[in-house]
Amino acid sequence: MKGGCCQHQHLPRAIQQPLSELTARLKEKSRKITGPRQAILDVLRRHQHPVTNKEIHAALASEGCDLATIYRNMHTLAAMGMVQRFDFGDGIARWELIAEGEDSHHHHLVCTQCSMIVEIEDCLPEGFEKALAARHGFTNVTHKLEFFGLCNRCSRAASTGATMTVP
Amino acid sequence: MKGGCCQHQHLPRAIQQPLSELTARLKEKSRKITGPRQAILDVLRRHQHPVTNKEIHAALASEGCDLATIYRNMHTLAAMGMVQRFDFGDGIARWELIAEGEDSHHHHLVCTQCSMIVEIEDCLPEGFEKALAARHGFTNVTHKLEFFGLCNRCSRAASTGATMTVP
DNA sequence: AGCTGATTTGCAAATGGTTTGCGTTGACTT
DNA sequence: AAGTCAACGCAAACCATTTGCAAATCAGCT
Repeated sequence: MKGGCCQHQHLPRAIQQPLSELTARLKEKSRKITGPRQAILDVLRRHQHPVTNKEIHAALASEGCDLATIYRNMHTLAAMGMVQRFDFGDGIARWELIAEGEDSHHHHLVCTQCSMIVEIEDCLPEGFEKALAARHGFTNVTHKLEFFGLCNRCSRAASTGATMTVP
Repeated sequence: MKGGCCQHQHLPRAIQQPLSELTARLKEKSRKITGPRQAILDVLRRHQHPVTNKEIHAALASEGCDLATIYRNMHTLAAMGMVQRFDFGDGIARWELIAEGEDSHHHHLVCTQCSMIVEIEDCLPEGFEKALAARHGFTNVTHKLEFFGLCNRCSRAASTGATMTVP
C-alpha cells in the first residue's frame, strides 16, 4: 500500500497548530525538544492523512534522521497522546497528529487499489460502546474502525475493463 | 497478545461443519485435499475465536506441518472465501473459519490485558456503508471493526490495585 | 557561559511475522 | 499404472519493528 500525501482537498487541521505549540506540549511533559523530534512533528503537521514511519523517514532524508529514532519517538508521542496510530490491515503503522483539545476521533475510507484516503467523521451511534461494555462486563471500551473500497476513479477503471489487479 | 482458545461459552458455530463438508468445498474449487490442509481445517473447526498461524502450527506439532505451508494455505483459503482474516492491531494475522452459506459477519471485543475475546454480533447501522460509498463516490465498501477494553476480571483487578501493567 | 546528569540519538544487530525459491512429494486425472 | 501439476518441506530472504550500547545532545543549575 503506497500513497502520497497530496490529494489534499483542504488544509490539514493539524497544520493549524504551530510547531511552537507542539514543542510546548513536549516541555509540559518534560520531554526534551530535540532536533529529530521537531523535524518529525513538523512532518506530521504537514500531513492530513496518516503517515508511515518510512514516509517520515523519507521526508527527513536531507536531515538524515535515523529510522530507530522515528520509531522510538512515535512511541513516546503516542504515549503522550500527541499522535494516534491507525492500522489499515497491512501490518504497517500509520500516524496522525492529534489536535490539542478538540475531539479528533475519526476514521478513514481507503481505496484498496490506489490507496487514496478519505477522512470519515461518521462513527458508531452514540452509546454503542457503553452498551457493549455493559452487556459484556467490560470497561474502557474503545474501537478501531476503518473502511475499504474502490474509489471513483478506480471503480470506473475496473468497470471499463482497464488494467487492474485481480481483487 | 497471547491467548488460549478455551474460554468457550458455547460451541463454535464452525465445528458444526463436519470436516467432510469442508474438504468438499476444496474439491469444488479443484483444490487438492492434502494431509496438512485437512489438519489445518480441523484445527480451525475446533476454535471459535480467531487463531494465529503460530497457534495452528503449535496445534499441529505432532503432525509436524511446516509454518510456510500454513501461511500458504491460509492465503488460499482466504481467497476461496473459506476463512476470514482479523487484525487486532498487533500486526499478527488471525483467522476464523467462515460457515458455509450463513452470514458470518461479526466483530470482536478484546481484553487488552488478558486477550480474552468476545464475539460481537452488533454492527454498524443498516445502510451505513452504502451511504458512505455514495457520499464519497466509492464502490464495494467494506469495513474492519474491532473493540478493545478491559474485561470484567481485569478491570476488577486493576481497581483493587492488584498487579497490573501501566496502560 | 560552563558543568553535569539524564535523555536521546545513531548505528548495528537482533526479532518476529510473513514470503519466496527450489527440489521433491503426492493427489488426482487418464 | 503412469503422467502432471499443485502442494509440501526446508532454508533463505524480506520487511517492519525493537533493542543494546556508546557517543552526542538537551535542560537545569552554578
